[in-house]
Amino acid sequence: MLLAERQSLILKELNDKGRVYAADLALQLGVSEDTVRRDLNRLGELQLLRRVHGGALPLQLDVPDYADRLELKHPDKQKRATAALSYLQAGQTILLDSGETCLYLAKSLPRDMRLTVVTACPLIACELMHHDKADVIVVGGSFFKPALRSVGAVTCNMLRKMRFDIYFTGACALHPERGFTAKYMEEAEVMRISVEQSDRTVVMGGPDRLGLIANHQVAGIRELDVLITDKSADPTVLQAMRKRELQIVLV
Amino acid sequence: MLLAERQSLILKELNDKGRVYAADLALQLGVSEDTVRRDLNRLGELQLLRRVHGGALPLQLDVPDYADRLELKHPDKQKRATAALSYLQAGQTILLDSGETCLYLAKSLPRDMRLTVVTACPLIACELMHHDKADVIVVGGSFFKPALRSVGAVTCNMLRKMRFDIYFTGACALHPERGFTAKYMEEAEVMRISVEQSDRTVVMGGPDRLGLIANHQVAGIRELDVLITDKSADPTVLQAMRKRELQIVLV
DNA sequence: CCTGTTTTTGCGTGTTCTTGCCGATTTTAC
DNA sequence: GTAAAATCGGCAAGAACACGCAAAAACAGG
Repeated sequence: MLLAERQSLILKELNDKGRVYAADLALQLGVSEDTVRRDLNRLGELQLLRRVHGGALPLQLDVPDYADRLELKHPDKQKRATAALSYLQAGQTILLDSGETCLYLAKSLPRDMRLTVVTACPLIACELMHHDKADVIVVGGSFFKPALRSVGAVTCNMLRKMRFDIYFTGACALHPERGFTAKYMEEAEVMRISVEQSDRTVVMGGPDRLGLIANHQVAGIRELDVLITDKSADPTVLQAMRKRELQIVLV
Repeated sequence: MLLAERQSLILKELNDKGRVYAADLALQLGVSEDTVRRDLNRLGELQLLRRVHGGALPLQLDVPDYADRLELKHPDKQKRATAALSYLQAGQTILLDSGETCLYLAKSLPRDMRLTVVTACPLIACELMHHDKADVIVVGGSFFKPALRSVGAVTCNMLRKMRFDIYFTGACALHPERGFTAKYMEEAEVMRISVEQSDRTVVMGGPDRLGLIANHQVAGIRELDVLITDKSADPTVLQAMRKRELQIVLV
């Protein structure tokens, strides 16, 4: 029996029966279970079937593949978001910025913690739809597509009327001397107000964002409270920031 | 029976019946209740169902995952949305309500038409992210999860400051004499203001919504302009609405 | 034909996953 | 309130798995 022939038989069997078991296939094809497992794994890599514990299932699209919901495209961002969670306390009112890291943070918010979450990012608001314990407040305004968020005068006015325990944001650019800067003017304005209206500001950003300077000033380093970044960050830059009373968390 | 296979069956059963009991599933699938519970818990963590004491329920609102998978799911809603498009003109400012039909409408907006789209539904705002020609304005406020939209005083105030050429909305309940009513008070209040601030109101609703009365008044039939529904709608009800100067479009 | 390399396969090891059971605790129903 | 049902956490047996290794087969090139 040829390898390719065997794999074809497996696919045929799967197509006929709707499921295959590794143990059965081994018996049926007269090879060891290890060989069958290797076949199944390979076929799975080729997206020809869905490998599961004990055997395999067809790639039926009608069944949502819950497996990839756990898949983390950016494990580092997830790590920073998880680290940020430790600054949360039940009952607080937090402001969640837009951006992928903040989206991860939203997804990771403890389901049993009562919170008020304010956000100008519609995507994050949607994400929190199933978070029963969270009161969500959407900040309106002009929808700025590049940043997937509201900006402009309406946004600023609405933010000025509120106060937040913590402002979580992803870093566009963070420089020891020039501070926190952003790419777009409108976005920077909103972020500046966000910092002002919050007791604490927690910035999550990859090492690549440190030392950068963007066009629009958001806040000085001293106005920020916590930076969550990776161990691989440049120690010199970190030291300069620590001197300016920014607490650094490395994940 | 494979674990993944079993979990798929549970989801299918839930989808068919609208609810599942742990004890029943155990008997039906030939495994212990503990195993079923573990499956349910896991599926609940993955947001594929809502875990409750004794079993599980479907998620309240099927979030379309920001994908366009629901194209075929409700062809009738798509038809009504498409019909609504004919009331659009380039350069207009339109108010898009929340709801599945409005989501279809948002997806169907001509990509080459310059529009200003205002919405209190974050999901619709996200959907319009890739519509280059549309200026999108997000109406903020308290996020009301059952309707997936902003409601409350902030929302109302922001809407009162604006004016719209057309207000597109899906019908909760439409009755010839009692008019347009909604299920939730907060939602009704926002919708009432939406009607007031708009030159025209276009209601899209299936035949099942006609003749219904919900608890909270939104507007009288005479305040509405166009109703888009199906050919299968009750002619008596339609006639009664026509008498009140509501234009009816059948798709 | 011979030799060195690659591929395939089975086996043994230890690890992980799944499952049922059991007792303690919580929730629900009456 | 009490009793029943459901849940939770831990535990242990067995299944499934990953990994490395070595033998056998297939292959490649001189």
